[in-house]
Amino acid sequence: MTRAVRVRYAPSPTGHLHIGGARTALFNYLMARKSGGQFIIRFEDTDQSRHVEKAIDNQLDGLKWLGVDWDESVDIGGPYAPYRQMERLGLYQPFVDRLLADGNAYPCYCSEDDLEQERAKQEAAGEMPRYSGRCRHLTAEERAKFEAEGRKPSTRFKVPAGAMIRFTDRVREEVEFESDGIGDFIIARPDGVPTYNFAVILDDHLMDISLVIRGEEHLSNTPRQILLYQALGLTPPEFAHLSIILNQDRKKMSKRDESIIQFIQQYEELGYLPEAVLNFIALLGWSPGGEEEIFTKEAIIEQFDLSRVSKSPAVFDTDKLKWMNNHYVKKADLGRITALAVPHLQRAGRVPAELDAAAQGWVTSLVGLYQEQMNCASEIVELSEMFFTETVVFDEEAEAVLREETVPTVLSAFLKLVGPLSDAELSVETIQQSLKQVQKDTGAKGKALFMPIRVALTGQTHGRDLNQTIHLLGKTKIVDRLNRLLS
RNA sequence: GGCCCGUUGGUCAAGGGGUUAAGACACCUCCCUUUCACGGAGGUAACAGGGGUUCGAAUCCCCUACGGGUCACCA
Repeated sequence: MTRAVRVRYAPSPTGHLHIGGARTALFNYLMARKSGGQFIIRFEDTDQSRHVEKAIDNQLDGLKWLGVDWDESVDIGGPYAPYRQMERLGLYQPFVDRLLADGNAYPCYCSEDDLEQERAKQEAAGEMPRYSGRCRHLTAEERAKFEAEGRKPSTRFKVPAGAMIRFTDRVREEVEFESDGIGDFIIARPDGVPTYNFAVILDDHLMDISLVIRGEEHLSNTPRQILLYQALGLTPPEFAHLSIILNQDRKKMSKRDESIIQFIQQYEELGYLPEAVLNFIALLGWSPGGEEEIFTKEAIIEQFDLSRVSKSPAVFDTDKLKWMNNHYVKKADLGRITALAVPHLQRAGRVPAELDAAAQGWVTSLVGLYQEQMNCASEIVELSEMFFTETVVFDEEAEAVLREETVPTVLSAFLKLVGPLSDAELSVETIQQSLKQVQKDTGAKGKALFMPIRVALTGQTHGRDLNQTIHLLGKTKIVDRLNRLLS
């Protein structure tokens, strides 16, 4: 058993729960549950311009749906509350003052425009964009002058020169950065609101976080944060940086990338099963030792280990997710899948908004018919389309089947048998017997028997169990489709 | 551009000095099935390239190429 960790997921509330965020949250959760520690969700909302109020609920709801729960956060509180940075502002100022007093930080009077111009100039000259440090050595008079002009300074951290920052990342192992590659960075805005790099380390320290698991994009922020911990005389937590998630073209997923469904909520809407999505996300960058890859949440918690998290990027394989969800759908209770599928059928206008017992029974059978073929519940609409169309559409393969010369004989023999029966009499068993009878009457068997009937009734050469399909189609459609072809 | 990270079949992904280089998805073949699926059994197929180190390199080192991250008063 690994020692108990306090870990956190700290998203900025700017939108829905993204696959990447979900994975970060999940890995943190897994470490907490595995070690018997705590999982905290904190919101980093210091950028008020990008703040979306509903985003907090979206994030929490998405995790809840996945089956990830937490020990402390904005909704349930906790011993280290509050859990959103804008409510913690008062906590940060003493640390800013301390850095200022110790000479580890200084006021910077540069305006955003100044900095923008400076960056543009550096880039044009082919240099790396970095703060020049021009406010670092301001004299007292110069400062007084800016103050007199009414300029409100931001606070910049003084990055020590010539230092080497080393740390052991739980995923990447030994990592080192030179401090000379880092320019003095802002830790507090003119209004006193801390920036990310400063707020995180304070919150992580104040909340007693022992391990930080986050995305690779934070790897190069880590030396800045370590410098800050050092300047404040604090011990940094351990770090683990997860590689990014790529799309199938091995490109970073961008928000506009349509090749991948990127938000957890969309999977919920499409009728994916949370346990399948959780299983799949767990495998994004992590792999257990064995050959198994279908796991319950409990099994994942049991086996999860940061040392088995890959340094190379994880590629989001949509086909594999579909396969995995299908795997879970096949095993799931039919009632559950039906409940997920019905709203999609209703939205498509295939079944009424209110289902009576008969309709409910029929829909359940319909879903049952396609259960093992559905990648997700919403696919029922497309899969079962031919049950609802007025006329049957034949593709090339189907046309070829219908051209066989024995087809009219088989079809009329079948029509003669089922024509006189009532809808109620058209049970699966009766249909099966009728087909046997057709075989006797016409001599057609196997493919020669079933294909013409399948194609005539469904338009397709592939499909589900034929007896059940015919039964669910109902007498009117059967007779109609048969007649249409025979005339 | 500087710094940092990565590169194993068509795809995902194990293995981290000696292996017949796992497994999964997809594909193909066969079995089961009077159709269609499901299921089962097989099969094709990989260490980015070049140099080293070593008796021996997918594994360690260097270079190149490619991909990515970051250099914000965003997180």
